[in-house]
Amino acid sequence: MYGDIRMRAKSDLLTATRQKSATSSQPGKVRRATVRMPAAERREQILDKAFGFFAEYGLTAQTRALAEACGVSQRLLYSAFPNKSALINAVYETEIAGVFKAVWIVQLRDRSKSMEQRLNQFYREYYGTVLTRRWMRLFLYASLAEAEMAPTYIASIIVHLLETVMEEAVHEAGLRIPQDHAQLQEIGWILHGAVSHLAIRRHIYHDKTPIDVERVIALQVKSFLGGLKAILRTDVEDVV
Amino acid sequence: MYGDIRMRAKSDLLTATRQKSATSSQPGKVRRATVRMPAAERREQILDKAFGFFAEYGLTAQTRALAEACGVSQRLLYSAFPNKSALINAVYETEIAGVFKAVWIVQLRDRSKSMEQRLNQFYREYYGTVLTRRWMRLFLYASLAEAEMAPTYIASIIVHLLETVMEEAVHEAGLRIPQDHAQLQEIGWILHGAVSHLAIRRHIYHDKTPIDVERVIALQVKSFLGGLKAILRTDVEDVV
DNA sequence: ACTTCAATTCGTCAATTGACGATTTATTTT
DNA sequence: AAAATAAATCGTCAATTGACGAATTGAAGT
Repeated sequence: MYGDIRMRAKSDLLTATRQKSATSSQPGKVRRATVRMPAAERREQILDKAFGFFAEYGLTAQTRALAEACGVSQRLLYSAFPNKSALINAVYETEIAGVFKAVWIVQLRDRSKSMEQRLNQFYREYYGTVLTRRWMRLFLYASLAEAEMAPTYIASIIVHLLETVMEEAVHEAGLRIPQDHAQLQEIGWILHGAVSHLAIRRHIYHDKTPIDVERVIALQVKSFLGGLKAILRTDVEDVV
Repeated sequence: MYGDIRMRAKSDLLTATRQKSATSSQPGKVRRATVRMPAAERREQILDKAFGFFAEYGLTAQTRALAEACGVSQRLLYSAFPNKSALINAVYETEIAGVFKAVWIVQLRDRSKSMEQRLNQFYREYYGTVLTRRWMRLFLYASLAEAEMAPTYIASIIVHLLETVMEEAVHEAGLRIPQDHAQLQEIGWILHGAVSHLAIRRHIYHDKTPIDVERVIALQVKSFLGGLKAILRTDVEDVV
């Protein structure tokens, strides 16, 4: 019913690269780019390619294929990084952990705008900057393989975000901050989860339904704010 | 900062298996279980083990490690399945595609109960039956590796679910069914995404926050139903 | 031009890994 | 209890794959 499920670490990317290399005169010998770079610059280039490469083909994809995607020899990777694991860690720290912008928190607290406006603006930007195809895929590959990865990100960044959002949203709604702090976070997760899952649907599940993402986010935000009142007014316990 | 990110296909599971095997007398030679099974039964056993195994370590995990987890020789896997790919496909069809229960749709249409009750009941069961650790992980591994996997599931099953939920929810709220069909689905995704993301958070991101899942689902349902009115009354377009 | 030094590649090794022919071992049949 | 059949293992092969020493090549300084 389905095709081959296993990871295919090369096909597309490699084919493309090979063709590009083949354009340079000699048909027999694959001529490399031979563009020399200072070590730091080459390192950057590899880092960037590796981001897209591992995001696409998974952390088990081969260093040879990555090298070919970079247009350099496989050995060169080991001049820039001590081993594959170190390379992947470098990618993760640079491209995954370091992209959340501190201003976002500040903007979320700007009470000169309505909460709906602030949430729309934030999640629109968050979706476009963080929840990209590359970011989502690498984050998931890393989370699936390594247990400690995501919790660090969540604990250090997302929790702070959720607290901020909830504080502001509850304030604007003129409601009291609920008793349970854990529950407060869970409410924040409702919106954050919905937006995140939208990214997963589109980037991981390859849902191609043609939608206007900004419109959908607006929908989610409106639903969240509307639901907030419904939640904070009644007790949840008596529902079966 | 972070440990080794790459897939670790053996460690835990294998160590455990080795220890179990070592308990049988001979210290030098690892004695196998030697429990003979009819082909069909062995196939079932392998299928079940493979589900947990590939869900845990990814589709690139080794057949040798799987065999050891099953307590059989690696060669035996190839008596039950022609190759690794076929084995993985069999797991996917059995354990992933075939677990959504048709009754759920029927129950969602049972208007003798409130929509809140119906949604609570459904998503509670869906979370416990479908959105398990094994299911989520294998589904994600497969979706990341193979583009056509998830869309099939979504198109054939989830879309139908969303339509049902929305039809019922809108009816109970005494509202009119909205114009745009695609938008209707997106609204359904708000709840479905929030619940699914809860599962991802816990099973993939390893969020260990001690929460009462049923309570959280109740929260999400209440928020959804409350938000529904807010959405369907106003136009989304004028929001910036 | 010649030297120096860093950037890059070549070639290869050892471990891993999917696959499977040949053989052994247990169970059932006669 | 011998023969027949099926279940399971052994041992191995070819391809893959991370890693790296040694050689090469290009650019910068003199």
